[in-house]
Amino acid sequence: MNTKNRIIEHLQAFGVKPSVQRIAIMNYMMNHYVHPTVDTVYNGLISEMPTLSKTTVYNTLKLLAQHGAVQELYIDEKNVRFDGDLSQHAHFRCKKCGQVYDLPMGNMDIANIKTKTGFVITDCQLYYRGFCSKCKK
Amino acid sequence: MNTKNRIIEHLQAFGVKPSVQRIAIMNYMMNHYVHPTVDTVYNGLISEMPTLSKTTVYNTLKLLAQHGAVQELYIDEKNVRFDGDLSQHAHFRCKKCGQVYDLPMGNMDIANIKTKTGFVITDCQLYYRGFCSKCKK
DNA sequence: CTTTGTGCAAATTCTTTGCACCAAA
DNA sequence: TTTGGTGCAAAGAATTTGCACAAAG
Repeated sequence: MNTKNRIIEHLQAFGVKPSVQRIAIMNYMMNHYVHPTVDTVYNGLISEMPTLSKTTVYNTLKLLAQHGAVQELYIDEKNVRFDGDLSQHAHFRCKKCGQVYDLPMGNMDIANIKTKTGFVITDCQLYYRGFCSKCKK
Repeated sequence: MNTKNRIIEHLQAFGVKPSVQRIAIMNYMMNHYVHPTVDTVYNGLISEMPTLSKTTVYNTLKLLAQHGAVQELYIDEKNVRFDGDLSQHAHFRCKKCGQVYDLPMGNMDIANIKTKTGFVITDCQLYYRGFCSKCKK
């Protein structure tokens, strides 16, 4: 199966050893660019992998994030969300329905986003993460 | 006391009715631009207000955020942080020591931030929140 | 064999809720 | 006196941990 090998190569490119579960989860993430939570991934896979445990989903997504194979989003105060789309883009979360949309990261200002998407933006936060000068060593 | 009246006016400007606890918490937020968590605020005030409860700190910070008097930061997966600085700026969180720093929001690119601050940036996320076209009505 | 991954259940942590009491208009 | 705020204790929800078993090389 070609898909499987592609996923395995992808995992290895990020230094993650493949396993049945890791392949399934990575595959899910590459086919569901909808910023799923741990629960969503778990529920999406449980029917085809009835022995899968939520702990493994937690472990695996964290591992993938640590290796840069997926991105962790903290846009939502309740659940961490994960994004398999590694290209540079921004996120928009509707405060009513909770849906998270992708937006281009570029130089679009808020008025511009409003015009193009019809979204009303009430706040904007830009986060950088990494190592500060004391800790980077 | 002049400070107290200034805080009361500030709260009222955002449509928040003042109370002893709300004034103390808002005052704390205006004097601690260090992105405190609920616990930090609670611990910072408990000695001078021994009857304060953590529930009140939760309630009040959420209320202040809803009225725009403080900003909620989700930079950290563990705790919500709050920022009394309403000016437009970005945040940087060190993945090792956990400290959250302010950064100018402007057109500074990552190489530029590295040069000026000595920080190593491993990821960047831009979040917008508001109401999507379906929900805004 | 030996190492690493998985999965269950229990534990932990952050946050919210229900409800009685208190305070202010 | 009525409305809204506070605070305690309990509940709830997301995530982590400990540990035994399974899988893979």
